[in-house]
Amino acid sequence: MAQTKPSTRERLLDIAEAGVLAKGFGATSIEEIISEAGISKNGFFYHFRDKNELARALLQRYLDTEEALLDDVFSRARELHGDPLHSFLIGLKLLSEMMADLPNGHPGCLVATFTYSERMFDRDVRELNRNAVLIWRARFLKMLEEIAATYSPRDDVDLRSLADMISNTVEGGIVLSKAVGQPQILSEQLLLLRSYVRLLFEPVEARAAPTN
Amino acid sequence: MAQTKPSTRERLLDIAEAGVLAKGFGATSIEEIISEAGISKNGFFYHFRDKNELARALLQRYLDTEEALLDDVFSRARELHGDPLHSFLIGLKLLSEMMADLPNGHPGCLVATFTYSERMFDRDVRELNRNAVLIWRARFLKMLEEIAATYSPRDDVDLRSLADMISNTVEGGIVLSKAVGQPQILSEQLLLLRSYVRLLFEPVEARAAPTN
DNA sequence: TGTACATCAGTGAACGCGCGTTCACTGATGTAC
DNA sequence: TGTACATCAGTGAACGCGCGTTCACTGATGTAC
Repeated sequence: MAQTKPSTRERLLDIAEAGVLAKGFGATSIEEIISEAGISKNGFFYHFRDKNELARALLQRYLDTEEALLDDVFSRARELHGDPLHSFLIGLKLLSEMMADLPNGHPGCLVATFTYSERMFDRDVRELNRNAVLIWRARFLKMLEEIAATYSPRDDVDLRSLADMISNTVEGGIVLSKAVGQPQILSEQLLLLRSYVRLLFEPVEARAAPTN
Repeated sequence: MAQTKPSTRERLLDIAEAGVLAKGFGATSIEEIISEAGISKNGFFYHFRDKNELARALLQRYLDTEEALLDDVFSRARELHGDPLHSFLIGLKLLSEMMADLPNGHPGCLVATFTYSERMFDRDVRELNRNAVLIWRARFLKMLEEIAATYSPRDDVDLRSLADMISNTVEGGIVLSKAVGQPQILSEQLLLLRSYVRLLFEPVEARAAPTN
C-alpha cells in the first residue's frame, strides 16, 4: 500500500488520542481537537457522528495497532526459537525492549482510561473495551497452554490467571511509569514477569546457564 | 474518637470520588456533586476553594486510607509470623482476600485516574500523586530488603523493581477487573505475585510442603 | 445571665464562556452515459 | 469530449444548556467579658 496523505480523520484521531491520554475523554473537547487540527466544527462532525463515535473509532484504531504489534513481536520471537517456552520468553524480552525504546515513555493505554471513564460511553464502546482484554487473555492463554504441554509448572497456577498477568503487567507498568515519570518502570516490570515465567516453567537442570 | 456525623465535606468527597472513578475528574461536575449532596453551589465552594482543591482533598484522603490499610494488613501479617519472608507472603494473601471480599469489586484507584488526567491538575496535586507511588515503593522495598538479608533470590532481580511490582500488580489488577467486570482478577493477580515471591526466595528444601 | 462580636455552614442569583450538536449551504472531485 | 448528477470534505452561524466561579448576604452556633 502506497504512502497515503495523513488524512484529516487520522489527524483528528491522533490529536484526540493525545488529549484523552493526558486529560481523560470527558475533558478532551471537540473544540480543542478542531482548533489543533485547523478545521471547523462541522469538519469534525463530517467524520464522526458524535463524540461517542469518536471514542469508538479511537479505541478500535488503538486495539488494531496493539494486535498488530503483539502479532509482530511474538511471531518474530517464534522465528528466533521454535520452543514455545523460549520463544515466549524472547517475546517478553522484545516487548520489554520495545517499551524501553519509546522516547518519552509509553503514552498510555486507551483501554485503561476508557475503563476509568466507563460511564461516558454507550454499550458498544464498553463492550469493545471489555472484549479487548478478553482477546489478550485468549492470545496469551494459547501460548501458555503450548508451554504447559511440554513443561510442567513448579507451582500450581491457573493458566488463565497467568495469561491475564501479561496484560496486568503492561497496564500496571504504564500507570506507574506515567505516575512517577520514570518510563523504564514498564520495561522492568516486563522483565520481572519474564523472570517469573522462567522460574515457573524452566526445568531446574537447564538453569545452570541463565538465558538472561 | 466518637462516631461523628458524616460531615457535608465527607459526603462531598464520597460523591466526587465515585464520580471520578466512573467518569474521570474532568467529566465529574460540581453541579452533579451538589445535586446529589443536596446543597447549593456555594455550599460546595465553602468547603473547597476551587475544583483543583477538591482534587487535592480527594487524593489526600484516598492516600491516607490506603496507607492505613497497608499498615494494618502487613502488621497483622507480621504478628502471624515473625519471619520477614513468610509474613510478607501472608500479607499478600491477606491483601488478596481483602480484595476478593469487596462486594462489587475494587471501585478503582484514584492514583491511576489522576495519572490519566495529569493535565487537569496543578503542580501540587501531580506531586502528591507521584509521591504516593514512591512511598509505596519505599514501603515494599524495606520489606524486601529484610527478606533478602535472610534469603537469597533464585534469580538476580533488582529489589527496587520488585518493590514496584506490588503496586504494579494492584494497579493492573484494578484496571483488568473493572474492564472485564470480573472482580476476582485483582485477587488472582495478587496470588500470582505471591507465587513469584515464593519461588524467588523460598529455599528449595522448604518447598516440599507448599504453604499455599 | 446578658450582650457583642466572630466564626461556621451555608443560600440565591448572576457572570461569561465553552460545550456538543444542528442547520443550511458550498466548492472540488468522481462517475455515467 | 461534454454534460448531469452524486459524493466527498468540508464552512459559517447559531442553538440552548451546563460549566466553574464570584457576589452579596444570612441564620445558627460559639466565645469573651
